[in-house]
Amino acid sequence: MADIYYIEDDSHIAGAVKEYLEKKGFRVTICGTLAEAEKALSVYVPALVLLDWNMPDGRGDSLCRWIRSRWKELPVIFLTVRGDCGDVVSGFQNGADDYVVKPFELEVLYSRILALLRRAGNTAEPYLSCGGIVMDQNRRMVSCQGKELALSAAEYQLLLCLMQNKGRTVTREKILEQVWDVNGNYVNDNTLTVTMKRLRDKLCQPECLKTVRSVGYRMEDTL
Amino acid sequence: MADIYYIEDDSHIAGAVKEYLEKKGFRVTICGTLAEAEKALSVYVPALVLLDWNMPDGRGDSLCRWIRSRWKELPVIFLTVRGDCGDVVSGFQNGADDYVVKPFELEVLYSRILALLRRAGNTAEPYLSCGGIVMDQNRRMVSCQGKELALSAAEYQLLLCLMQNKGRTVTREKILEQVWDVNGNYVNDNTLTVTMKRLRDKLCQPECLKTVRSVGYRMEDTL
DNA sequence: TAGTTTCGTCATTTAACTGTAACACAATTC
DNA sequence: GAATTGTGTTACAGTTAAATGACGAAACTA
Repeated sequence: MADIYYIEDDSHIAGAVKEYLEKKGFRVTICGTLAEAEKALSVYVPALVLLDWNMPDGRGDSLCRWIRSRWKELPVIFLTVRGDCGDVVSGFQNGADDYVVKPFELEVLYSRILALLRRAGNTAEPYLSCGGIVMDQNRRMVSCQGKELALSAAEYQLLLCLMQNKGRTVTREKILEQVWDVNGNYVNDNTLTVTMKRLRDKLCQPECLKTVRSVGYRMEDTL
Repeated sequence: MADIYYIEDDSHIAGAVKEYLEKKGFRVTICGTLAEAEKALSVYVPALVLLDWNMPDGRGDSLCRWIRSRWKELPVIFLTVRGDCGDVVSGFQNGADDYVVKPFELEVLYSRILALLRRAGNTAEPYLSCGGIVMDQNRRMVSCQGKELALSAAEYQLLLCLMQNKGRTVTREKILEQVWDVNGNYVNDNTLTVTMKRLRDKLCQPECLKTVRSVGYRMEDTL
């Protein structure tokens, strides 16, 4: 589970990106200013830094240099607006490892992050975990206490949905929407109940899948 | 397993080339600027250098001269844009060993690299392995538990695709794309299934080719 | 050219998944 | 405590996906 610092002043973008990356299994901390980022870095060094080049309190290159002077290997990806070639040059000159042009596809950003982490020897492929249950979305593999589970498509999707909302209760409606209602075709409400039962049967720790009566289900970290 | 430094400012191209070469079994380090390359070379000398002629902080010939003055034998391939005959002349004058014209076919680049490494006495034969199965991409040979296998073209490509993604599930779509859809001509989806069966029949360890129903296939290292 | 191999497709079989209904059980309400 | 509501459980049947077997066209070999 890799930590990422995301230095970005636009809280709308920041929120969306954070949510996406967290669903992929990263822990994301947002810093709204360069100063804030510097302070955060002084407290804890993440596995990777996402750095918006245009910040209210200055340009990203200064922070990037600052980072590079302290941590030789810490991967830095900077975000710049399309067309600013100067930024790109300056970014690399100041020690950045890669860049992504705004507006970017989240998938693109994700693959860059993966590539950099891999290069940094950070074999930490992001994964979702809860108790002894680990989901690796890249390999599409789920293991429980080290033992691999063979989940069907529906079961996998259901578990994914719950793990992405670990600790929060997810409405039956929401689940049906995310797991089944992709194309607008509704299914019997009981289908969810049954799939849940099947998932619980395969899981060696069914306790962490709590039922919240008349609302939905919740996945719990603690046992 | 040979190391390559790839000096390139366009991170899009760089990323693609890096990925390709890594799949071929090389370790690739990207340098975004000449200065960065010089610094990297001071720290560690790779088996080969790929040098883009047009860099943001200068032209490649200076770096090439610098390399040549220090390492007589280190192979350098430079990349230039089509039509720049002056580059080619200058490249060789400054000590480069070979050149490739952009945009280049990755296969072409790969064969140049192999040729140069061979000449340099660097018997770098990249191969992929998984369990008892070994693929030698240069000889286009596959062996299973020491016994050589006679795979057809399609079977070879399929196995290659899966071994390159060892441990992770590869979508049927992805496989079709990589193995068949190279020129945009689609084939029956069942073709993959059949080729898979033929491959499994030839392989003495078909267990390591797992089916992930409704997703694709996965090659597993462990048996 | 005849024989062989490869390859894509079709038809069929096999296996797995999925949705539904019926019933059992637990929690909540009155 | 009976009625009501929501969830758990089980069995079954329809559906879908993959495995298999067979065939003919195309490519290759001798």
